[in-house]
Amino acid sequence: MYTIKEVAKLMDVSEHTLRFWAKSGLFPGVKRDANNIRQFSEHDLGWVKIVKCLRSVGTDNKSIKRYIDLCLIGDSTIPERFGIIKATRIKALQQMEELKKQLELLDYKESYYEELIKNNKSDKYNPANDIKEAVS
Amino acid sequence: MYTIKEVAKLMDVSEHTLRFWAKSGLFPGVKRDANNIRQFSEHDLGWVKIVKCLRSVGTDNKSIKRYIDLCLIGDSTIPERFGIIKATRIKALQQMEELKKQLELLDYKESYYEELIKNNKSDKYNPANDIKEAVS
DNA sequence: TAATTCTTGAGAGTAGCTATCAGTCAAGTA
DNA sequence: TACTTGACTGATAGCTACTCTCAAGAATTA
Repeated sequence: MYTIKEVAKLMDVSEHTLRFWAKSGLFPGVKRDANNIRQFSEHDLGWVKIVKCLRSVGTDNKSIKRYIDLCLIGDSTIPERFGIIKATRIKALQQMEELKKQLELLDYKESYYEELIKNNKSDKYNPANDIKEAVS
Repeated sequence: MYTIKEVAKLMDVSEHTLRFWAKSGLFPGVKRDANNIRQFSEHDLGWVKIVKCLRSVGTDNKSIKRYIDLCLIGDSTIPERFGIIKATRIKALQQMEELKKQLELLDYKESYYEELIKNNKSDKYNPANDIKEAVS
C-alpha cells in the first residue's frame, strides 16, 4: 500500500495532480484507512499508469473518464476499449513523427549557433535566417 | 505574402492561436496592408516555425518571448540563445523517450485486447490486470 | 444594392492543472 | 501533559494557453 506522496514519487506525477485526477473519478475504488487517507494498492497503480499514459498523449480527462468507466462496466465494452487504445496508439505514433521533425529543427539550430560561435560570426539580427525551407 | 488563414493552413496552427501568439509578441514585425490585415512573409513563417517548435516541446510562452526578444537584440545574445536551444533539444529527447515508453504500454494493451477478442475471453472486469509491472 | 466572405480586436469561456489554506490526525519532544 | 511537527484532507482561488463568440469594417460577388 502506498500513500499519495509515495505514488507521486513513484509515478512522477504531483500530489496535486493525483488528487485532481482522483476527484475526477479517474481512480475508481481507491481504499482509505481509518483516518480517511488514500491507500493505493498495486492494482491502483495500474490505473495511475494508464491515466498517465493517456494524458501524456493528450487525451482529455473526460475521454479518460469514459475509458475508465468502460473498464468498470466489464467485458461488453472490450471492443470499444480496443478502439480507444488503437486510436490512441496512432495518435502517439503521429506525435512521435512530429517530435522527430521538431528535433531536426533543434539539431539544425544548435549546429547553426555552434558554427556562429566558433567562427565569431553574426547572424545579422535575423534569427530566422537559419531556416531554409519556410513551411513546416 | 500570406494571410493569417493561409499561414494557419500551411503551418497547421489555428488562426486563433496565431492571433494569440501574435498578441503575445511572438511574431515581431509582421506587416499589415492598407486594411490592417496581417501579411506574413516567408521570413515571418520562420518565426511561426520556431515558435511552434518550442511550444510543441512544452516551452511556455513567456520563455518563447524571451527567446524571440534575445533574437531581436542581436549577436550579443547568441550564447544565451545557444543555451536555450541546447536545453530544449535535451527536453525533446527526454520527451521522445517518454513517448516511446508510453507507446510500449499502448502496444501491449492493444495486443492484450486483440487476444481477448480473438479468444472470446473475459478480462474479469479488471482492465488494469493487463499491466505486469506496476510502476512506470 | 444586397448578401457573402474575410479579417480584425475585444472579451468571455474552458481545460487542466497548480498553489494556498484551514482543519484533522498521529507521532515525537519538553 | 502540552506543544510542535509533519502528512494528509477537501475547498477554493489563481494561472496558462488556448478556444470561441461577437460586432465592426472592408472587399467580393450576385
